[in-house]
Amino acid sequence: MNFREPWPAGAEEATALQSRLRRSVTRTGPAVPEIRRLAGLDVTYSKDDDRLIAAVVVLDAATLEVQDVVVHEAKPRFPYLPGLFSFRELPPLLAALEKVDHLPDLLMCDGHGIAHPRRFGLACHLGVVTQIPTIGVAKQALIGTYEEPGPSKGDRSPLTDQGEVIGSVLRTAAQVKPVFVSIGHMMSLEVACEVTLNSTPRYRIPQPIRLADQTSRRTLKSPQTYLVSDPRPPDGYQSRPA
DNA sequence: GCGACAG
DNA sequence: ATCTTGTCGC
Repeated sequence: MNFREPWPAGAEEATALQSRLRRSVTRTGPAVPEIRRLAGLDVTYSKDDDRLIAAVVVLDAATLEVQDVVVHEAKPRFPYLPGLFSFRELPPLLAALEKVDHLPDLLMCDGHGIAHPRRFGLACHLGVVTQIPTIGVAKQALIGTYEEPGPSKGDRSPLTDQGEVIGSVLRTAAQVKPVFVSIGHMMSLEVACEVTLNSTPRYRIPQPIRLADQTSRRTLKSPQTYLVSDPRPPDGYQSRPA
């Protein structure tokens, strides 16, 4: 899944592309026991320059044992605009995914899935492009209305927009603010919530995303940790001779 | 027009 | 998102 494809030049093109791609999103997928490998994805940005680091952490869905960690450094190809988030983070995340040895059965994204104005957030885009089931877990709502969920871990309330349930406001731990779970592609909301809870043993943020966040952040500060292992073509090498 | 607005 | 240590409280 290379991504040197044409990329939308602005908001107009990007919005049009979302409206077209949204039609291929499906809302049913694997059951919890069938999800063996779970990946968390995140991107960290530098304040000094225009570098960004994408990280993918693959873990055993049952034990949460880390199986693989990959990072990728790149430059932004699109600005951050609410509702067009995927055009900023998709390219680096796909590049990082290409470095993973064994592809996971589920991708957990730091952002929304269908809980989006056009029902096509980052998790949907990533799922449609990779054809891997995806779910979105966001710390803040983008759209929708909801009631405060109960105080215990597992308590949830529907996130609604235009009379449609677009996600769940889920309490992942007691005494913490809830997170916003929505399906990306090839996934049901019920399974999405269960997997999220199963992968959140202690803190507010699910372990896969939390580890991806830490990995990308630490790599930006100390590149040698993971970036040294990045395969790099020799100087002057032309991967695709002109 | 005003406020809101994933990361 | 990014700038940032310790500290207060469950």
